[in-house]
Amino acid sequence: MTEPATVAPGRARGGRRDEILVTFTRHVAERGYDRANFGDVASELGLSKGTIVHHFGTKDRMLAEVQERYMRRALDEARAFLARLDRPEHRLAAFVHAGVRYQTDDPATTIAFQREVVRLTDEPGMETARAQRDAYRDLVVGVLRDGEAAGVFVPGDARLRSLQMFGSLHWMWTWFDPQGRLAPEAVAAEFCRTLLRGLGVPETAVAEAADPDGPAAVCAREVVGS
Amino acid sequence: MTEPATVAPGRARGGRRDEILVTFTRHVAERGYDRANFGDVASELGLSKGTIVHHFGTKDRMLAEVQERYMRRALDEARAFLARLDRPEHRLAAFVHAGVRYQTDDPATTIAFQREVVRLTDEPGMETARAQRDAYRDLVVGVLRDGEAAGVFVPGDARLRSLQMFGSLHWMWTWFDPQGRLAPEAVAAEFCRTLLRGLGVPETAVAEAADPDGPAAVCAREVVGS
DNA sequence: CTACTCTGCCCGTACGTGCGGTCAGTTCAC
DNA sequence: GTGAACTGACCGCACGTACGGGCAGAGTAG
Repeated sequence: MTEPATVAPGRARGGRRDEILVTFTRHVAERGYDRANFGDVASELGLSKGTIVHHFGTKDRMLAEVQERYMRRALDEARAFLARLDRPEHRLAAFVHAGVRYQTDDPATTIAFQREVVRLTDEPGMETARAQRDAYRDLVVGVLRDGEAAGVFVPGDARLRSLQMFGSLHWMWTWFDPQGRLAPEAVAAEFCRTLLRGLGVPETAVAEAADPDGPAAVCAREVVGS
Repeated sequence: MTEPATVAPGRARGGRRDEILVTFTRHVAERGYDRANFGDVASELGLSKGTIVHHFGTKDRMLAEVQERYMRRALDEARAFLARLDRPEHRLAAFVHAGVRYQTDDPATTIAFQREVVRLTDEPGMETARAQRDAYRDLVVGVLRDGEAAGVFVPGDARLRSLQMFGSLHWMWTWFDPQGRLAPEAVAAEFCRTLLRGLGVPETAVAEAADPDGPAAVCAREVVGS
């Protein structure tokens, strides 16, 4: 039962901590935060509940750490592909390609984040993650406004449009199966086409931005697949 | 299933049952299913926990009843406005107008349904609600396919498009404030414009279908605002 | 090299609490 | 009388977390 496994005492310092967080994240993704519990995580890793408490203190803080890690990565990568793309339709498409790709690249963290997003709004101790989420949304709103100013997108409410787009992406966790027949590239392409066409982008530019081998998708893949 | 009790012999007999369900629904909307509990609902209504158990048996069945009621209403109303509209872009727009309207018309039930929708997929005892949900989605997919066949929508994956649309609508509970400055009609109009334009509908038809005083919105309002 | 201490990881247990659900019994309309 | 609505006490359990201690490696003094 003890399953020593620690085999290398001198090694893996702090590696345990990451293991715990990864397992906890998977449990949150599968059952939701409320039903995820220390006991199951501990027994799966062959540790005691006390160890988890030692590393993280409280359950709240564990979730906060999951959210912050996810958002920090998303923010970093978003800034990276924004720096590499200049056309508004490519930039917006990259957000979609990247957002879909997270579903297969790191499904556990992505699902854990998306199904517990609501806790960012009210729960205390989530200020950092909330600020990161707002910053991310502002990046998208900025792209929408820039595109509008440049005449690439037809005029409209950029904030509402960003929420419409995030809704489609954040809802994916309820139906998308990473192991399923439907390839993430196909989903991203279809979402890009409908979205960009809906913003008034000309058909040829839509096709290029949605293309899984086009500049936006390639850039997103390179940045995310690091 | 009992559903008698409407008689009201002097007092609101059986009205209690509805009161309980309404309060429970609100608690689920505010805190989520896991954190909603019998004790709080009972004390808010001035009854004992035993009474709730007497009426509903288990917590699971209470949630199932909430979901089934919501979906039955949505299905009935969807069929009603489909019978009154013929053009694919109007039909699709009506789904959007209605979906947004539910957020203000019955926010508690809508939010309770949307935030606990994931339980339809795996939890046992949810077969009825799941079938209703699938039927509703099939209605939308049907409209998308019809519109495609009629040449109103550009070809594409109807199922994916329906999921893209549902995502935008189901995500609203995380950000939309019924008391806020943003009117539901404005949200519906913006969502309709982006969506229909994204499906290749000509601009004049888009404007008509998205218009809060256009046929689709008026029809949805009449049906929903029963 | 030895002995001692310090420190960080980890364990096991125990506690308090909250919650879903049970049950025997009471009230009250028909 | 009959049966539904309702009560309030109670049970059992799951879970977060506090706590005291064990144990191995690093540093240090001799």
